[in-house]
Amino acid sequence: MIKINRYLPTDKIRDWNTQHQLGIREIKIKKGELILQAGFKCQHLYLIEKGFLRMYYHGLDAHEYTHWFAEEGSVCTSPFSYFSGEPNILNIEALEDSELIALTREQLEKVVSFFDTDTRPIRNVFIEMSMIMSRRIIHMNTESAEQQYLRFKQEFPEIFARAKQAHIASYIGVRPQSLSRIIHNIENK
Amino acid sequence: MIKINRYLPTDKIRDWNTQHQLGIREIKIKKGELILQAGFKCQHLYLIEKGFLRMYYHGLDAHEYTHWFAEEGSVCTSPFSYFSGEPNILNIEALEDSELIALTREQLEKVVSFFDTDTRPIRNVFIEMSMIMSRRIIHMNTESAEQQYLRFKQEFPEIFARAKQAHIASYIGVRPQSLSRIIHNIENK
DNA sequence: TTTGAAAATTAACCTATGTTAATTTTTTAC
DNA sequence: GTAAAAAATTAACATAGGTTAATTTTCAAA
Repeated sequence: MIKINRYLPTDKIRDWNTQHQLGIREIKIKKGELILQAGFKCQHLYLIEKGFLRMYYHGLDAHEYTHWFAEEGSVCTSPFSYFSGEPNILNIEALEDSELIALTREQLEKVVSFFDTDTRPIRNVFIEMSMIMSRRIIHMNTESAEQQYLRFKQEFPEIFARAKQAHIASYIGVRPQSLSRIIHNIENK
Repeated sequence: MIKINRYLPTDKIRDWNTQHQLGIREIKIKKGELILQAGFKCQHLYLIEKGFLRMYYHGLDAHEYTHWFAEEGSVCTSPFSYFSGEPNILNIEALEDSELIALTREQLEKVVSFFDTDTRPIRNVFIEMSMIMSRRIIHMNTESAEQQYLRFKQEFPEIFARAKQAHIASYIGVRPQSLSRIIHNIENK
């Protein structure tokens, strides 16, 4: 949900990688496969060329929570782990067959300094992340599950259409049954 | 709660500002005063030299929610507004008499390029913001109010000691009465 | 040191979401 | 096209936190 293709053009990265032998890998994964597992370090930041990913984790309550969705043109990583080197708590799963460019931190630095020496673009990615997350925290506190559901639908119509209802429920932070009831209530108003 | 003094040393900024006439302002505010009001653009990023600030907003439900606390050595701004130029929804209030260095975006750019040409440090600030917020979203979803309260106490003992209980409640996202009840329950276990 | 204001506590009742479990609908694989 | 698996729905009951309002405690100003 964080668009990055504005900042880092994947086609140029690919060309430039071939020319300079940087070892940046392109990855294809099948629907249902994990590219990151909780407990391991997150070594890559992924640029999504094609496909649809979901980041989720298991709460203390053992339930599954969707942290974020990421579609074409977005960036996807476990920010905490990728930048700190600590083991990560997120799982990243492909909801559809997907094609990704995987950047290690070193490669990211190179890409960044190659494409824009003053690193303004890459900084923008993090600014955007901060902004989006800041906003999400506000909504989580302020809004009922119903309001969050309706806003999600309006704000991310493509993801809404693409994702399973249970995944949207776990993004909002309620059980699938509850979201089902909420939708039922909305319809009978 | 986002430590920035590691990245931007305020004493050096002050010296350098005096020498080069950059017009970076130092601000003193009294307890209870606002340095940012909802509805206006957030023009500054504040480096807190001394004091204690609180960022809060009014939800759709008209209640007040604490978005963040910021103590000495931290950075404080309304990220969304500061970087996008959009009007801001946060209020920033001084919980104690405070001393701040106020940086406009231009000044921030200058400071950043002066102190570290490849802007790695300033990038770190946003990386850190993203990490912290990502983590907070996870906790908000996963944990009960009681668990959030206990973790807050453990994780931010100085802020816990310094902040009013009602403010902590509004950070966790519950009413003051509820937090009071929660604390009561913890004690009678 | 007193006194008024602010903050915290307590209690009774309400509501949204959780839990469990059974049922129906949709999707997937053969 | 059918069977099995996955997803969504529904319902009954449980519970955490919200609401309102009264009471007590703490704090700050005179």
